[in-house]
Amino acid sequence: MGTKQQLTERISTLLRDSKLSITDTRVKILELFMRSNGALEHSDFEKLAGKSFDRVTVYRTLQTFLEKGIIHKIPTTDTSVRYAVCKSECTEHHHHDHHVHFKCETCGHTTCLDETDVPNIQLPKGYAMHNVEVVVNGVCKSCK
Amino acid sequence: MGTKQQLTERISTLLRDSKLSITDTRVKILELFMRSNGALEHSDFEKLAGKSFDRVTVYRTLQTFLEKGIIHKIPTTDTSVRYAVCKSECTEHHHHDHHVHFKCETCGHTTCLDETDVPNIQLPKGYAMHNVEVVVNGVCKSCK
DNA sequence: TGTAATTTTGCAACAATGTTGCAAATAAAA
DNA sequence: TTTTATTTGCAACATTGTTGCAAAATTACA
Repeated sequence: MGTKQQLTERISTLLRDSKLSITDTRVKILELFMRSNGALEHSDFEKLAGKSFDRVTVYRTLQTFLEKGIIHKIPTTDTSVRYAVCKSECTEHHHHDHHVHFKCETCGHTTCLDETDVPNIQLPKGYAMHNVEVVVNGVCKSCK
Repeated sequence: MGTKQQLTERISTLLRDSKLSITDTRVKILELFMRSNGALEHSDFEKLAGKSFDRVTVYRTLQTFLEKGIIHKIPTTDTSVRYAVCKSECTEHHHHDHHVHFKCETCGHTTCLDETDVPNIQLPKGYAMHNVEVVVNGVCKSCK
């Protein structure tokens, strides 16, 4: 998985490529994303990581990452908003978010199933499709 | 579509079948659902319907309807929570929510595509599937 | 490397949304 | 009609998200 230094380097490159300043907050939030291998919600950032972040900064950082195509949102049925890092195909103005999200009902964790394709859906006449979001609820590997 | 009286009768039956008292608030909220033919969110109930409902009552009413299987939630990528009436296959402890939801990016309206089946999804080994939620974003018939 | 221009951060204050306890009002049961 | 059980509305509070602005950090440039 690489050393801590390699991770930091990878993050710096990502920020530079997105034309964003490299700041402590951005680096630490991206570290959390890269390490978690799943979806994070807002409250996770205030708890985790020893240092506690200012709420406003977290909101603005996530907003910025969204706009730059670094992260994407995952649909939920409650008021929480979940985010996960995008794969390489995502760019500033186009999210290629064609994978399936899995939410475990036992541990509550949401993961991106990158290998699982979103199947084709036949819409009724007159509807134009831009984007499909799929969330599967169930029990994950670790919880069985 | 039936008269107003027929609608009221249908609603009363639904409430009685769910073992719920028939109250003004519940009847009026169900009327809104039946008439809207789409998803409603919390703020819709305070605006609509001439009479304005108490916020707390709306929250509790929606919660009750959810528990009785009268309505279901629709996943969103923001903090709003959207609800729609269930079809007949839904019961108190089992939601047969196997249809596709369509969200129009132009008018913002969310509809249930009852005729559009959720396709089968092949999960990686070790994952157990309970329920699949699909939201298609695009442009609806009326907005084209 | 040091300085100026730009961007980001954190605080304060506010707005919106969701929750809880309890007494009054309403609906159902007897 | 009266009693019992449920539901409602208010008040107070908790949580979550937003905006303006000055201080701090980062970047650009000499």
